[in-house]
Amino acid sequence: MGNKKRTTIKDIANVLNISAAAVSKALHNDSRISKQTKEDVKRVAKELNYQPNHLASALRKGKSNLVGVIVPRTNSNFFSSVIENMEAVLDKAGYNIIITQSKESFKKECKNIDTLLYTQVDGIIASMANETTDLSYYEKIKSKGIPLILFDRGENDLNVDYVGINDYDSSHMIVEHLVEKGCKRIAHIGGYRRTRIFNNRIRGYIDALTKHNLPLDQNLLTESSLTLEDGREMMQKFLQLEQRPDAVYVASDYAALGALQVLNENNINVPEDICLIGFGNEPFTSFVKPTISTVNQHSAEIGKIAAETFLSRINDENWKPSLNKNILKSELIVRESSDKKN
Amino acid sequence: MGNKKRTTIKDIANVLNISAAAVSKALHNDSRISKQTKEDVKRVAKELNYQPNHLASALRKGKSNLVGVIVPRTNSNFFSSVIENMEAVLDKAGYNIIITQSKESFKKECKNIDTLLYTQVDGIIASMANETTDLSYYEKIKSKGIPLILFDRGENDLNVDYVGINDYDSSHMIVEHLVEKGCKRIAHIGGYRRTRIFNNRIRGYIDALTKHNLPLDQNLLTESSLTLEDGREMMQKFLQLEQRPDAVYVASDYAALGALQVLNENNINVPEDICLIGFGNEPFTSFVKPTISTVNQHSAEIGKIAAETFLSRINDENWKPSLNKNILKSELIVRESSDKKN
DNA sequence: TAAATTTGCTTAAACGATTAAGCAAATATA
DNA sequence: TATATTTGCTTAATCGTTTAAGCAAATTTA
Repeated sequence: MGNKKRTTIKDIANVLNISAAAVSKALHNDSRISKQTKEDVKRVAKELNYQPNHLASALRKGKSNLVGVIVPRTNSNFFSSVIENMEAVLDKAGYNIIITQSKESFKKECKNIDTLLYTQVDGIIASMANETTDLSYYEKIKSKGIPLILFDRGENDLNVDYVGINDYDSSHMIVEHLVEKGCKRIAHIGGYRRTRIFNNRIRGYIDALTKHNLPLDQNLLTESSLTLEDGREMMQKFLQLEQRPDAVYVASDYAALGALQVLNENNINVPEDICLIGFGNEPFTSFVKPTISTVNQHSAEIGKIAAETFLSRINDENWKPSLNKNILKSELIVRESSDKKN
Repeated sequence: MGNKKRTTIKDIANVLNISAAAVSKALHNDSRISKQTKEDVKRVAKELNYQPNHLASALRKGKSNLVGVIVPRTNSNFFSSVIENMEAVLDKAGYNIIITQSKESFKKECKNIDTLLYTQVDGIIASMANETTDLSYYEKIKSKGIPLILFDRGENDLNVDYVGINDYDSSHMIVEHLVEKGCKRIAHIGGYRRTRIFNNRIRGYIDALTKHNLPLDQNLLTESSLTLEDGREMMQKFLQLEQRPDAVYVASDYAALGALQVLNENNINVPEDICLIGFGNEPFTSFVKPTISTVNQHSAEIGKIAAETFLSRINDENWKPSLNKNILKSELIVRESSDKKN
């Protein structure tokens, strides 16, 4: 069809013998443009199949209406659900999102930040990679003056908005539940302490043991990346101990699944011999045999709140970044893997 | 502090008392700029923390170096793996990607296409939503003159590049395997025929039955969205039949998982009583009990090839869209759910 | 030594939209 | 009727970068 050149407001202006400025205003329903002209412009725009050039308007307005999102990975139900709900809120406000994955790599995360800033996003909503301890790249975002909202994997030291659940309390809730079920040797397959949420879960675990007069056995507390493989490995270690645990609290559903596989392979009855609790409420926790008790992290709510926080920041003229934590109450979902009859 | 204004090439030019054009050329290592000036420019650029404005260069060059990606969802291992590998290839060529999800909704897919075109992406790589039958929005992409590459869920009628596996042959492979295992009543939980890949799987299933002299029983052939719930429902129907199947081939791992749950709940031995085969090689197929036989769709390869196809199109001056199918050979992964000893 | 080429820059015009400023005609107000 | 206001546009600058065209000085070639 020879669609070589795309239609611009100038083309519309030429057809109607008016200025490009008038066309622009007509398309934005400026009150100083007559009803007649608006109709004409819109009709011709449709006829010529006019599509506004986002780059031009973004350049001129200094605003791209794009929000960058950084997550460790998208193929986890938690992150994908957060994104889905973020998207719904932002869409209504006229924003589109660019999703990037760090794959838990610090290097990739830095690259993603550069890409997003380069693309002139109006703000960034992120959950940090496991590896990340150097915050200089995140400081770069702050120094641009655009809103930075962290969720799940956050960091107090950045002094920005944060949305997440109360990890410390979640550990208490889990330990309490296990104690009620009569467990006395509760192990914890935790994440790395350098990541705040995992550190908080570990602190909660330790404090809860103390609260319930249970001794802390260092053999029953491990740190790892919490992959399925890590879960397998850690559980194998526990099984080799002279004094096996009677409950294992795993800080991620993926690692919990690995742990469960090992338990099944060794014909250990769950929950009768060992209780198991995961974290995150990934769908597969209710598919497997036995179903895994876990913690609901309110992914939908987190996505919604993160997006709303971004919007309120971008719309506030005098906004200055500051630490502002929005902590949701997590929820223990008791399933077969910890529902021991005592 | 006071990062109110961002550094532009003009600022660098002012510091060095040269023109902005010279700065731009120096930053791009133009051969007509002296070594000395290049060094100066790069030094000052670093000192002033210069970040190029993508919008401006994209506007001027008519090229955004952005590739749009549309997938039904990101929280499936297949799509997330495709994306990851696409990203790796495109990154090396200086392209960044914008991921969008259709959530299997036609309406959302249209919105995504609009968003991507509006953002001036240089091309779109997509896998169509289940719902999509109206191709006009995809025609819109074509009419823009930018490359459109489809993968997995494609459509011949669009006459564009396509990357996927041979679904028809995959069905043959599966039926053959089940026949070898001694199965005589093979059911198929299929997707909707309006989606080409699912239609091909159904055709392959039917033709393979004929080839092996097995009668086609319409009670054993169903169409659905292939969610986990659909899998449960269809399997329940099969179990109510007077003549139950002795094997079920499911066109998606998610639905296969649902089917397996129902089989387990009804204490039916898999594979002894009923063999089960899924499709897609999602990780959970090797977690569950019994592990599910499935088909490897070569997600990594598909992502790589889709990206390379895009690059070759964008770099070919005289490229015109045409139907060009890149079909990979799928691979049957035999696990416990179909490994019957006969 | 004169002419041709190369080097190293500058000038100015784009890319497509937005918007401040301005101006004439139409309408309202006194 | 004279003045003020509103309406409906136009003009021109701008966002930050790229690039075609051009020009003087330096260097090479004949």
